[in-house]
Order: sequence, then structure tokens, then C-alpha cells
Amino acid sequence: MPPRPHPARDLREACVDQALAIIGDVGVEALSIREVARRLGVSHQAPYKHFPSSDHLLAEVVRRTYRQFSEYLEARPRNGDPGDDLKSGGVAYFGFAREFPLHYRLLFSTPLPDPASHPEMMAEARHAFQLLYADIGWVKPGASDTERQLDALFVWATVHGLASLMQTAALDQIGLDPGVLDQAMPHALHRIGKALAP
Amino acid sequence: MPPRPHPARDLREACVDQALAIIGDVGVEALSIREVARRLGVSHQAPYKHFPSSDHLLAEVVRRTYRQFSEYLEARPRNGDPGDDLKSGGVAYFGFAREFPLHYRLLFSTPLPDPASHPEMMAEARHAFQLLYADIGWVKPGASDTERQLDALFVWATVHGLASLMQTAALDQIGLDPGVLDQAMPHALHRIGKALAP
DNA sequence: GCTTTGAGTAGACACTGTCAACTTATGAGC
DNA sequence: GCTCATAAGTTGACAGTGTCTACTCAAAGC
Repeated sequence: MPPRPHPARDLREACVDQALAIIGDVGVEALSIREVARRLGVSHQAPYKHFPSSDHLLAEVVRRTYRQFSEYLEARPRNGDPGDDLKSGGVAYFGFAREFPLHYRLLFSTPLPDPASHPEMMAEARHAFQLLYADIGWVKPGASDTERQLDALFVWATVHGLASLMQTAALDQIGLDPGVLDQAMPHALHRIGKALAP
Repeated sequence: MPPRPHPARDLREACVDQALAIIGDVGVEALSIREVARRLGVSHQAPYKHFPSSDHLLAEVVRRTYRQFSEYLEARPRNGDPGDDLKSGGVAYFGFAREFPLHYRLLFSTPLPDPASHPEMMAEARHAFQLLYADIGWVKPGASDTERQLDALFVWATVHGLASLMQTAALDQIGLDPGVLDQAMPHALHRIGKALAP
């Protein structure tokens, strides 16, 4: 096959798109550079002209997924009441995990490429955390920075933990009453509210 | 090489041991049947006489790790006070995650073999959850089953979420105050206590 | 017009899981 | 004690993976 007249940028973009598609369809385990190339009809080495290694492709995919995630969180409606906004944040967080389970798992349950080698990826992750941190700040306006961080971690841990447990498949087999899984998130948010009350 | 006079059971056990060692050393990603065979000095097909597929080896490893985990939780000292015992359970849970991060990740952040195909694995997982569930029961003696399950999920989610976030490596780069990570667990347990208070 | 460089192809290597065929030791039935 | 089935090893192959190297070829710079 002769080289194709791809303007360079195109193939790079196309690789990322295909990688995201594969992850959304089948999960990150099925992601391989060769499969990406195959889907795009190029040789198995073509993607290497745009990504030094498969980790770099993965890092770029993760970066974009963090961005998607942030945008999803920011897109939720707010009403200005700090407590309500924190709760709607939790719901949105959880909604993303349910709507894009495989992408969510990519962010939080997958060994990511070495963070030090991929600062752009981490910058996007940091931004997502800042969103939560800011909402906590509104709820506890008098608290010290450290205290706010601790509470942000607490809230994050609970919401993330629940989203993460829901994907474990262990949960389905554990003998819970029917409906418990559906109520789990609102219940947890309720508990969080109680825990943070003055 | 002639076949060795291994009594069959030995090689099976040895495979599981090596697999656990590999996971503890380098993580589950580095686990491969061939590597196990190599370390044991047997041919790359020998393990297949004891495990139909690599998933079956993994399932057995996961099963044992769940058991280790349960034993770790049960080994903690209790003083009989329901609130204290729940807290010490959280501390122990967290302790396991910190002491055996790679094994913990195996249980909760790794795509496990299909649960339906490996019921023994799931039975062990269920048992671990029962431990937590029982402790919640003591704390809320009057509550309905459903309510207890919801609170058990809440507690589990928080503790698991924190343990899981701590491994994300995202946390190191997120700009937290020094010491926050050390305080995170006691703080979360404190919040849990407040959330569950009558 | 020559040369450098970017972006593609093709082939090789080592690694993986798994299938198939072969060997050999052990134990049961007679 | 002989035979034969089976369990538990062996080797060899195949397709899949990431990645190294060597090649082609077109466009851009001077």
C-alpha cells in the first residue's frame, strides 16, 4: 500500500478517536495500537509516527477523558445553594460513571501511564478535582484549607467509592435486597449531608 | 526435560504461590502463565494441566486474596463497643490496602474473571462483605435490613473510595497540603461516625 | 535541482495465550 | 505380572501484541 495523502494532524486525531471508540465499546483492555491502525486502514506502524509509544496514546486518551468528565460535571444545572450544588455535583459525578462506565473505569480503575511522564494528563485530572474542591469551599466557608481538603477527599471518596463498587460485579452477587443499589447513591448523599452539617 | 515426579497438587499450589508473588512484586499486569511456568522451571504448558485457562488461575488467586483480606479484617482486636469496632474495621480495611496495595488493587480495581464462571471466587468476596455488614448491624440494631445494607454500602464506599483514590497517583499531583493524606482516613472515619449517629 | 525531513509501509523479534500432538509414569483390572 | 487408560508432563505451532529497524516517497527549503 502506498502512503496516503493524510495531512499529519488527521491521523493523530483519528487514532485518538478510534481509541476512545474502542474503550467505549469494549473497554481499555481491548485497546491496542495495532487494532487502532487496522480500523483506520493504515499500517501497524503508522500510529507510531504520532505517538512515541502506546502509553503516549493512552495518556492522550486519558487526558481527553478527564476533560470530558470535567465538562460533564460543569454542565450540570446549579441553583446557587451550596448544599444543593454539592449534591448535584455528586449526582453528576455518579451519572458520568453510569453513563460512561468504561470511560470512568479508564480514569479511576486502570493503571494509568506514569503520571510524571505525562504532565498534560495530570493537569486535566487536577482540574477535575478542583471542581469538587470549589464546591466544598462553598459549603464550609469558614473552614481552613486543610479542613476543606479533608472534606473534599471524604466526599470524593464516598462518591467515587460507590461508583467504583458498582462496577465491581462483586455487588451483584452479594445478596443485596432489590432496590438497594438504586437507592445507594441518594442515601450516600444524604449521609454526606449529615456528616458535613455544622 | 523428562516430566518431573511432581505429585500433581504440588504444581498447582506452586503456580498459585508464584502468581501471588508476582502480583505482590510487580502487579497483576505482569502476571502471565508463561512467567509462572518459567519461575517454576517447568514448560509453558505445564500449568494448563491444572488450570483450564489463565482466567482460572487468576480466579483462584483472587479467591485466596479475598480470603487473606477477610482474615486480615477478622484478626483486628475488638473491644465490644459497636462504634469502636466499626471504626477499627475501617482502619483494618485501610491498613490492608496500604500494606498490600497490589493485592488490594487486584481485588477492587482490576477486571476480574467473569464472576458467573467462578462461583468459589465470588463466595469468598461475599464473605468479606458480610464482615462489614455484620459490624454495621451492631451499630444500628433497630434498622431494617435494607437500611443496614444502605449504610454498609455507604461505609464501604467511603473506605474503599479513599483506599482506591490513594492508589490513583492522581492524588500526589493534585496539590494537597502536606499531611492531608495522612489525616484523610481518620477524618473520613470521623465523618462516617457523625453521619451514622442517631 | 538537490537535499532534508515527515509520514507512511514492511519485516523482524520477543513476548503473550492457547491448541495439538507426543511421552512417560502411575495405578486399576484381570 | 501384563495390559491399558489416564494424569501430568513435554515440544511445536499459530495468532495476537508492542516496538525496533530499514525502506519508500512526497513535499519543503535553499
